[in-house]
Amino acid sequence: MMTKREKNTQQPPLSGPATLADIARLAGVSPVTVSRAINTPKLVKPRTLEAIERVIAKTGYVPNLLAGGLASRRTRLIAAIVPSVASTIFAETIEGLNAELVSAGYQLLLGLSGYDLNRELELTRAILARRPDGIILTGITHMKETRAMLTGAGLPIVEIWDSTPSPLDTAVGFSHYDVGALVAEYLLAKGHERYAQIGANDPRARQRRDGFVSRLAGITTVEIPAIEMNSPSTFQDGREALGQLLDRGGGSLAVFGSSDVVAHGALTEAIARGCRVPEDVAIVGFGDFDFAPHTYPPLTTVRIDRRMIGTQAARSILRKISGEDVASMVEVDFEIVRRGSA
Amino acid sequence: MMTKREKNTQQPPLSGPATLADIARLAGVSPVTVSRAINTPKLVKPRTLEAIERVIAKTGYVPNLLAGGLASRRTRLIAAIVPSVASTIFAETIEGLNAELVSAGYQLLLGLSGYDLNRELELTRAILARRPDGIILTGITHMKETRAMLTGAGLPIVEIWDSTPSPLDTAVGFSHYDVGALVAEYLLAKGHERYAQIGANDPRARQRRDGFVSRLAGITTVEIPAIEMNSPSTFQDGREALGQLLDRGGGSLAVFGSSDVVAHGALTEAIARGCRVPEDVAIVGFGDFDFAPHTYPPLTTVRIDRRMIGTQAARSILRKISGEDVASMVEVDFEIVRRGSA
DNA sequence: CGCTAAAATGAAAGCGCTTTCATTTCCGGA
DNA sequence: TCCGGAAATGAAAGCGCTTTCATTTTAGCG
Repeated sequence: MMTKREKNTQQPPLSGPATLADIARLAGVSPVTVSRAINTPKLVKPRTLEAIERVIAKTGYVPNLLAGGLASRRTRLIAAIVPSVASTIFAETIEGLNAELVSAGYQLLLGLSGYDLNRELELTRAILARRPDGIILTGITHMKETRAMLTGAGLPIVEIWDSTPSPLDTAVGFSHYDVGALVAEYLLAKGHERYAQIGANDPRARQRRDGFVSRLAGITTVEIPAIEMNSPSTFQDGREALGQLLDRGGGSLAVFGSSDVVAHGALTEAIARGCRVPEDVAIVGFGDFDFAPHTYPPLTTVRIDRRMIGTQAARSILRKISGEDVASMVEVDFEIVRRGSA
Repeated sequence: MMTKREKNTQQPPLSGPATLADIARLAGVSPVTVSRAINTPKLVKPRTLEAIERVIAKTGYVPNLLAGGLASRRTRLIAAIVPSVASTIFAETIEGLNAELVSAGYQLLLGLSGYDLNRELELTRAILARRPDGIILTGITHMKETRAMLTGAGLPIVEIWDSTPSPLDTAVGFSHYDVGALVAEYLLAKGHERYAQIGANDPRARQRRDGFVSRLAGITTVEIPAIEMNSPSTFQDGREALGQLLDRGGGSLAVFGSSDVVAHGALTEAIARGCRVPEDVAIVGFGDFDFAPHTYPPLTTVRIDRRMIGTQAARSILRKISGEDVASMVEVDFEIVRRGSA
């Protein structure tokens, strides 16, 4: 009792926000007990716990996770690097990821690489400096410095949005090559005279192109033009690319766009030129974006559960963190959604 | 020399990642000097600096920002809470924000509130625990606990996407009420027999509705129906809402949708029912999303520079951090983009 | 050359927690 | 009533940096 009173009496004016020690003093216990009350309440006697909680509520104490993380070597932070968040494609992945992380008590540190591997490297460095408990990267293409830094850091890694037999650590995604091949088959079945691919130049878009072209190469004797543009490809890109293809003349045309956005542009150009869709020009997109069912005609496209990629990535990394076994490659489904454009 | 050798000799096997002290030992200087080499290189003699940098490069040392932040009380972290990132509207703001922050050496900690103020409160607590150098919130409506926690934390705050004479600290945005009023005026000039508003129920959407309705109330004698739905409002919501309005019968209809998505739905329903747009049904959206120019007919809408809101928010908060004066309210422009739908 | 101010470096303390490990308190059974 | 083990609490050290403040070096100048 004596001790407690003394302590309360000599209590300084609390410069700055309250600390764990302040709470301990006010509650008449030691700092360790407050720490336990917060992190492992079961280890604290109910009476004590209640007293501490009262003090915390009264003071509005917010624990300092920097200090906590430094001491415990666990930050409850998960970092994710995606190319962009404005281009829709990754936004839902982020949402899924975030939802899953938050419900497990983790927080998301977001990095935007803009499809630039150098920036990815810089981001990785900056992120590792915060000692996240895990990191999520988009794609399987990274600079060797990035790979080195990452593996050297010894934390769980999840690569998303692509499929690979040899991930850095774990991966969640699908084969873009197979997507391209599937679209090729789909269009082949429709029987067109010309085939073409238009789209972005990031590694995954290229894989889709390759899959598409390879599948076709064995069948058609005609050259398969591919028009490439910077990621992310835009509506305007699509219009222009289709214009070019149409200007070359020739028979009925089947086009695989590397995203719904670029496909929508192509579709619009086709309609504007009076082509019949899908008879004269057939178009398949990628992503099944929100607007895809509402274009004219509705866009046939490849659907991926973008949110699920985030969810699965979160689960993989959380399991990794808790030391459980995790499949090194989680395959995510895709399917062609058949609508009016092809 | 003797000292240096000894130190190198007794060097332990470096359990775990290298620390500042390790670098210091290897470079034959004290930890402080390494710290300075990293943070304020000008204070270090070129020769020494070079030696330290060599060691850093060789070891792949990544500073621990938790420790740094704890000691310096600056984390170079900025947190932002937005309702969602998948609904396009805030995604570009995040991109703008992030770009500006990164180039100033800061990192973004993202929180997604899902239009839920309780979640905003929880996020705020979790975020403050990481001691960010500043925090950015969406909107000016917060729970009182959130406000208390925020002001108590004594860090720079920027509220975005709304306008207010009394921000918590600083704000960047525009008056949604004025947007509604402007749209009302725009549609009034076209002369329709009925007016209606359809849209979400978040505070900002409501303000737009209020502005729209109030502006109209003085002019038209007819009741102005408002159909409300949960945020974010969807394409389907728009179709159904317009269907309801059309079912009521009556003369030519002018509708303000609370987002381009819901407006697009309404537009689609109007066309599907064979209405002439914009003669029978006129529709104005909000946001000028990517697809707006490409709907049929193209969507007349309200354009906001969403990215700029992020950029300005970043600037405000960075200035605040460096102690400069900052306007407590930064107004962002909006304008009606006239297309085919109204 | 010697002196002084500026430049460069270092020693020590401490940021606010968590982690052992040790100690005290509690409780049921003999 | 006393004892042993479990439950509850505490003491001390330390996580990896930065911040004073003190000390040493360097350079400029009469």
